[in-house]
Amino acid sequence: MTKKNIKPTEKELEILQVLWDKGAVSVREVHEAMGGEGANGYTTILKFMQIMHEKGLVTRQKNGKLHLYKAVPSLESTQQQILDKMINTVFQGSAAQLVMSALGNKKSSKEELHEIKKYLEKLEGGES
Amino acid sequence: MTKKNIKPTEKELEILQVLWDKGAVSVREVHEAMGGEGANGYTTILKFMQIMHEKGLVTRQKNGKLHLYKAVPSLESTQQQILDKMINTVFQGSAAQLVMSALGNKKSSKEELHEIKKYLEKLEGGES
DNA sequence: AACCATCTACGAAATAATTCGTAAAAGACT
DNA sequence: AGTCTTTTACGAATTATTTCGTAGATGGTT
Repeated sequence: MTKKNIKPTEKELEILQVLWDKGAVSVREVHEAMGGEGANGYTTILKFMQIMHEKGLVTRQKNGKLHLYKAVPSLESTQQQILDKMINTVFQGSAAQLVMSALGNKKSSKEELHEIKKYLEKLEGGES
Repeated sequence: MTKKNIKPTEKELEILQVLWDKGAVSVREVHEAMGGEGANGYTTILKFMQIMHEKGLVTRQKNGKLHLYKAVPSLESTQQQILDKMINTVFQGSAAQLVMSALGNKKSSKEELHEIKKYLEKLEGGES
């Protein structure tokens, strides 16, 4: 129970996105990456990152006058967490249901489909 | 653009769940289905359903003294909507990525995996 | 018709999430 | 040291979401 499953809010997820993508970055970089002043005020992003720091969603380290932030939860674990919740709340607990909906809708490329098929075979394999 | 993409909140989704499952139901039925008074006050659910009615998320019809509510958006369209958003915000726009994560994590049954594979083949089919 | 149980309407409080202004601190640069 | 620019800290307003109390309406029962 030591591990809290802190659920990032919508906006926090956007920020985590940038951190996962870029690694250790300053508030300014995140701000820019999210569309600059047109999209969000600089201090808005700053504030979020401070809150996320309090929540333990990011760590930070001083570098000269600024802070460099890093995401704490991994992209994978977060994907998993959100997926699980989604499967339970909108797909009646069936991952297969979700998978087929995802495939049906988005026209994935030939390559992607093939890749998925191979992946499936790998999953099935092991016993036949 | 005539179609507003009204995004249900967390709680609204819970309620929609019940409506999708049961069809046309009273506030009381929804309330019970969601765990009765222990989970939410009756008027809380009532209020939500009134709000959802204003938002156009549900329709309702008088039946004696009470109202029977029905979901407006379909389960499928809502799944799709949430899925799309998720793919874009946490899976870098790759449905394939999401699919594989979903499969990897949840141990789906042999049958499910097979069903998915068949589905994939159907998608690929048409040309080979 | 008076009573009772239930349902709806309404308003508003409580909580959570988002946004940003203002001011102080930190270096960089004369 | 004094000025400039950039960064941080803080507080607070705004907006969205969730919660529920109270009052009045509705229909069934005696």
